[in-house]
Amino acid sequence: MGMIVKALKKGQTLQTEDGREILGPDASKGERTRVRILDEAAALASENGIGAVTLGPLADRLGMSKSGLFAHFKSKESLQVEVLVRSAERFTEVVIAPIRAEKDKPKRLAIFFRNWLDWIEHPGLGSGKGGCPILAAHFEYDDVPGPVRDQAAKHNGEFYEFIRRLVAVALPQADEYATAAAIDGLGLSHLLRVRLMGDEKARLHTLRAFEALQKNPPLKGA
Amino acid sequence: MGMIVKALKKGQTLQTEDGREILGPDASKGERTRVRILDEAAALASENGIGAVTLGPLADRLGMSKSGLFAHFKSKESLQVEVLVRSAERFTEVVIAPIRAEKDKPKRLAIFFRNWLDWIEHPGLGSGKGGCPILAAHFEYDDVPGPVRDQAAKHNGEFYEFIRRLVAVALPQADEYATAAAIDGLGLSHLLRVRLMGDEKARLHTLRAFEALQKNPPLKGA
DNA sequence: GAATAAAACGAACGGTCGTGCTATTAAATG
DNA sequence: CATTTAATAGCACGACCGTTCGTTTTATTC
Repeated sequence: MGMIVKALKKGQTLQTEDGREILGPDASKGERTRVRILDEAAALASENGIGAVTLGPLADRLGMSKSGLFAHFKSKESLQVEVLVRSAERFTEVVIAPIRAEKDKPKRLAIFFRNWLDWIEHPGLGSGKGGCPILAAHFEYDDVPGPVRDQAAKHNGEFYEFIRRLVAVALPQADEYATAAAIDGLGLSHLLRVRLMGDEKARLHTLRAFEALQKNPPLKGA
Repeated sequence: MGMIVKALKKGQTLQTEDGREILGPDASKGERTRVRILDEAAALASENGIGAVTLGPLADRLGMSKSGLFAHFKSKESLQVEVLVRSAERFTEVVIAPIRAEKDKPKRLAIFFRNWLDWIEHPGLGSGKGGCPILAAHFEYDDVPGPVRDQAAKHNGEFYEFIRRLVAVALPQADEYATAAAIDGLGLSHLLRVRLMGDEKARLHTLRAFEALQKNPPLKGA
């Protein structure tokens, strides 16, 4: 999920390499505004989808002019891409980073999964009051070629890889690919049950399925 | 392009690929056109999402005027809702109906799952060359209130129910809710792996996870 | 085939979209 | 402070959006 944000003129410092966003009080006003825009755009995207991140309404929410906002990005498309990047940073911070505290590998997997369910369920944990912008983008742009799709695909690939490695060390006997797919799927399905259907028992069922998966994962060389 | 049904003259019938849905020779021209619009709109939706079903381009594809097209629906929103309804019909025809031929319940579940994966993988099995419009709508509209969301939620609810019942008779010892969620998730995850990441081994991994799930599902009263 | 109803069209509307420009204001620098 | 540079605003553009309306073409009915 680490991605270097370029596109600055002189030797500026807005960087996001090690998950640590360096944006001190010494940052220029432009850089601060830029992040403010990105966060608000992520909130908007979370409610209505990346495709609905349009300049006018976004500028209104920020209390600034459309053109003043636009001057920060070379196109709307690049704004959308950067929203995804920023959302991924948030995701890493909230869901992934905290699990490092747990040293026991199987427990670490379980903690990750619960964190992820929290992220999915809880509006505002990430950004807006809607769902995860990146997940929405995955399905919104899965067949629409372009930079947004590419960025979404990149994140999805990295996320899947992340789960796979977690599984590999937590459940050594398991087919890590199949198991990762199953875990990924549980999250996706959970999102629909919670956000689309408002199923109160969603978490109960999802966790049951997860526990069964932990106990009896697809095995290697089956 | 190849999917576009040419203009029909009086007395011709309009039917889907396997000749199930018959719009008889006595159907008025308006009704026939209406279906033609819906099918083309579904194709468009499958490529770019329901939100991208706009009147101008849709009219172009159909070789008719925007206003002539619009006259068939009271609003764009209602057009979108009807696209979902029609797509659901297609889904039932292609994925669900054929499984009734298999009487053995566990086998029936397996056949359904494979049919579903086919539907997810295969562009054009349903409508356009993109992915399933309904699934896309689920994530596109999960936080956008309105008729489109309501329709999508309805379909998702029915689909989940369908899987649950299938599980209940195929795997009586299983927690049908948790198992249904897991199966649903496998399909969703599969879609991303295939359509977004182009993972060649996606089907292999998904099927492995499914078989493990069949063998060791989450159990009742766990 | 004439009469009537249905369907499709063309043009136009008010709106919003993304994106250039130029001017103005605020910040950074010496 | 004065000067330079970055940030924002204002305005206008062309394109496209959904929608309406009056007209014309095509189906259907007598």
